[in-house]
Amino acid sequence: MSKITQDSIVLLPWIGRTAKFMDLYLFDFFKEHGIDLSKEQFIVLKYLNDSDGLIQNQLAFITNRSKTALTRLIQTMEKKRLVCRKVSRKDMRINHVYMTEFGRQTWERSKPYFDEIVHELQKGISNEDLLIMKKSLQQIQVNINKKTNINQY
Amino acid sequence: MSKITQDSIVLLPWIGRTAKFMDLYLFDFFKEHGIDLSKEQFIVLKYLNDSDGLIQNQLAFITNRSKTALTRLIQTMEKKRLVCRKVSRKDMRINHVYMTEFGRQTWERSKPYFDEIVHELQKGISNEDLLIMKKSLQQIQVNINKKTNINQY
DNA sequence: TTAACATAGTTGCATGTGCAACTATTTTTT
DNA sequence: AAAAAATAGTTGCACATGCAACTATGTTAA
Repeated sequence: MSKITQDSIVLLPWIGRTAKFMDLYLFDFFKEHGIDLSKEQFIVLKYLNDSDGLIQNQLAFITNRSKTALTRLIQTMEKKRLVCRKVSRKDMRINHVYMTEFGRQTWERSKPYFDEIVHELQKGISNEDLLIMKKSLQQIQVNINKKTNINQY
Repeated sequence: MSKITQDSIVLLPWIGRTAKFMDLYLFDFFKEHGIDLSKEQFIVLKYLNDSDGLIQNQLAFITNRSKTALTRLIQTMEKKRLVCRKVSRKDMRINHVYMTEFGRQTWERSKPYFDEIVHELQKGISNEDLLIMKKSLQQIQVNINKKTNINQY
C-alpha cells in the first residue's frame, strides 16, 4: 500500500555517480589516445578556442567555478604548456589567458574524441528523452539558484 | 539546413555541472543547520546505518569509489569522530567500519534535511520525467561499463 | 614447507573543488 | 588629495578522487 510520490525517485545520487563515471571515462579515453587532458582542461581550451585571451574572472564565470579553482586549473595547464598568462597593461590586476600553439594542437586533436564519447555515452537514449533530461537538469539548477548563489564570482 | 541529430544535444557538461551544484548546495544546507557533513560522508553514514561494521572494501564497492578514496574518506570521518575502524580478529588485513554514537546522531539529524533537499531540487519536474531521467542515467552508466571497468575494486 | 599468488589497506603523487583571508591595483567617495 | 570601497588574483586550509607502488596478511600450489 505504499504511496508512490514524486519523492520516491531520488535522482541526486544518480547524477553525481554518472558525472563521476563520465569524467573518468573521458580522461581514460583521452589518455588511450595520447592526450593528457581532464574534462575541466578540455572545457577551458574549448572557451579559449572560441575567444582567446579571456581574463581569469570571465573564464571562472563561464565555466562555473570559483576563481580559486580557476587559478589552480590555469596553473596546472600552464605547467603543461597548454596556456599562458599575460598581465593586462591597462589594468595590472587582470590576467589574460592565451592558448599556446601546443594548446591549440591539443584542442584540435581532442575535439573529435570528445564528440565520439558524447555520441557513445548517449547511445540508446532517444532524442526526446535527451531533451527531457536536459530540461530537467536545467530545472534542478534553477531550483538551486533560487536558494543560493553558488560561487564568489 | 542543419540536420538535427541526436548528437546535437550534449548532456555531458550539464550532468557534471548539475552534480557539482547539488553537492555544494547540500553541503551548505547541512552547514546552515549546524551539520558538518559532505555528501560523500552522508552516503557512508547511510550505508553504515543499514549495516554497521561493513569492511572497507565493501564500502568502497557499494559507494562506487576506489579503495584509496574510501581510505581517505574514512580517515576524515574518523577525525570527526563519526566512525571508527576495528581490525578483524579473523583476518588481520580487514578493517570493519562502525558508526560512533555521534555518527548515529549526526545521521539521524541530517536525514530529514537530505530528504528536504531532494524534494526541493526536484520541484517542477514531473514524476514521469524523473523516471525517464533515472532510466537515461542508468543507460549512460551501462554504456560506460560496456567499455571499461572504472574502479580497482 | 616453502614459494607463488591473492587480498585489504595505506602512502606518494597528481588533479580538482570551495571558503576565508590576504595582496595588489583601480575606482569611488569624501 | 586622501581615505574608503571595489575588483582580480593568490595562498593557506580542508575536502574528495584515482593510479601505481607498496606493506602486511592470508591462501594456494609446487
